[in-house]
Amino acid sequence: MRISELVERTGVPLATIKYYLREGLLPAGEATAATRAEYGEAHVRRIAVIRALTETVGLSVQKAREVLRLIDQPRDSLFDTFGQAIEALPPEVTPEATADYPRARAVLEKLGQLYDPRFAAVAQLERALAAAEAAGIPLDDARLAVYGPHIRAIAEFDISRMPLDDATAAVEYAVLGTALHEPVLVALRRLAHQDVAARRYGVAPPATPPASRKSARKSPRARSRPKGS
Amino acid sequence: MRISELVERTGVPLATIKYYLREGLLPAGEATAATRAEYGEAHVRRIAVIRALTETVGLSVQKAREVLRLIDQPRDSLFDTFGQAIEALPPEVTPEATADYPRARAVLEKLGQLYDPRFAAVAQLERALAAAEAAGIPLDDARLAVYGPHIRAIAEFDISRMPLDDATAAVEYAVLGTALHEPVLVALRRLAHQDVAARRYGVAPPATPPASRKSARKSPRARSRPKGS
DNA sequence: TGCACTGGATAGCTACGCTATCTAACATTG
DNA sequence: CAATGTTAGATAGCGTAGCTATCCAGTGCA
Repeated sequence: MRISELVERTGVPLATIKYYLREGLLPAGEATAATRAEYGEAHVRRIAVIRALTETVGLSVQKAREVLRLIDQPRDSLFDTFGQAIEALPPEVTPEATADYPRARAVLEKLGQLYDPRFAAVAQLERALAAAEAAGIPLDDARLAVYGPHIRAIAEFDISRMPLDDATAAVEYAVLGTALHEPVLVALRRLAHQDVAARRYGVAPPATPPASRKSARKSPRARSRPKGS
Repeated sequence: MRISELVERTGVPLATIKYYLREGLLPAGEATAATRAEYGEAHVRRIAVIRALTETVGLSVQKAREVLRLIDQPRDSLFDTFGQAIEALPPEVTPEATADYPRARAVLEKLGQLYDPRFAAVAQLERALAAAEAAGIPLDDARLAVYGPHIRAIAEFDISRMPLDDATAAVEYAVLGTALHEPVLVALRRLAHQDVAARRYGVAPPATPPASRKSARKSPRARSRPKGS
C-alpha cells in the first residue's frame, strides 16, 4: 500500500508518519522507485505500537525507539533484552551498578527475591518507594504482604503465557506485554477502588463536572448504603 | 524557615521553587514583611509531593496542580474528589459521558463491576485495552480471570486502610495512595517478571551494558532448559 | 501531456519546565 | 547607622520534544 493509505488506516497524519520514519521508529517501505515505496500490514501494526507506547504507556519517542529496537534486534538472551527494555520504561532512572537501594533491597528481601542493583527495575522501585514515603504513605509490611503475593501471581501468569516455540514472538510478548499491560492493571485498580468504595460506603456515581447533581439518579444500581460495612 | 532553607532541605533549586509558587503548586509562605516570608514543614513535604507526582508518577506540572488542588479543596464527597483526581492521572483521556467504551464495558461486566462511562478510569481502561489489542496482546478472558481478582484484592486492602476519622487525611490517602502506589506496583511486577524468569529458566543476571559477557558466569545458578526454537 | 501523489530534505512552530536577571524592600551585623 | 546580604515579585529567556508545514523533483496513471 502507499503512504496515503497508511495515513487512512492508522489515522496518524502524514507529517507524523514521516517524522517516525526519520526518527527510525518505523522502517522504510520497500522502495519501488525513486519516489515510490510499498508499505504492508506490518507498518500498520508498527504505527499502532508506536502510538501505544508513546500515548498510552507514556514513553518519549526516543525511549519508544529503544524499545522497538530491542524487539527488532534482541540481545543474546531474552533476559538481557527484557532487562534493557525495562530500563527504557518510566520512571526514568540512571542505573548505577555500584549504587545501593536500601528500600528496594529491604522489600526484595522480605519477598524472598534476588536483589541486584544492576536491574533497572530495582532503581525504579527505590524511587517509587522513596516518593511514597516522602508523601507520607510508605509501603509498610502489611501492605507489602498484600501487594507482593498478588503481584507475583500476576507475574507468574504473565510468564506462563510466554510463547516458547518462537524466540521472536517471545521477545515481543515479554517486552510489549510488560509495558502494555501496565496501563491495564493500573486502570483496573482505579476502577476497583471506585467500585469497592461505592459498595462499601454506598456512594452514588459522580456527577459530570458541569452537569446536574440529580444525574446520580440515572443509575439504578448501588446508591445509598447497599452493602456491607 | 526562610526560602533558602527550603532550598537546602529539599534540594530543589530556588528558581524552581519560585516557579512552583508562581504556578500555584506551592502555597506562599506567611509574609512577615514586604520582602520576607516564613515557610514551614508543610512546605517541605509539599515540595516532596510535587516532585513525586511529576518525576515518579509522571504528571505534568499542570496536572499535578489539579491533584494538589483537590487535596487542598476537596469536592463535596470523597468519591467525587477521587474521581476528579483519577481524571488528572495518565493516560490522558478526554472524558465523554455520552461515549461508549466497549472493551472496558465487557471487562467490567465480566468482573461484575459497575460500568459508568462518566468514570475517567473507564476511558483510561478502554484506551489501555485498545493499545494492548493493537499490539497483538489483547486482554483475553484467561488473563482477565487472573488480573481481575488479584487487582481487586489489592484495591480492597487499599480501601480498608483508609483513615475514617479524619476527612482531610482520607482524601489525601485516597488521592496520593492511588497515584503513588502505582509506580510501586508496576516496579514490583517488573521485578517479579525478572525473578520468575530467572528461577524458571535459570537465567543469569544481565551484564551491565558496557561490561563483559562472561559476567553471566557470576551466577552459580543453573543454565538448564535452553528456551525453545 | 497533464496532474496528483510521493519520498526526501529542511525549516518552523508551540508547549513545557525550568532558569536567569532585575529591582526594591527589607533584616542583620558590627 | 551604614554596609551587606537576602528576599519577594516580576519578567524574560532558554533548551528540548514532538510534531507540522513547505518545498522539490521524480513518478504513476489517465
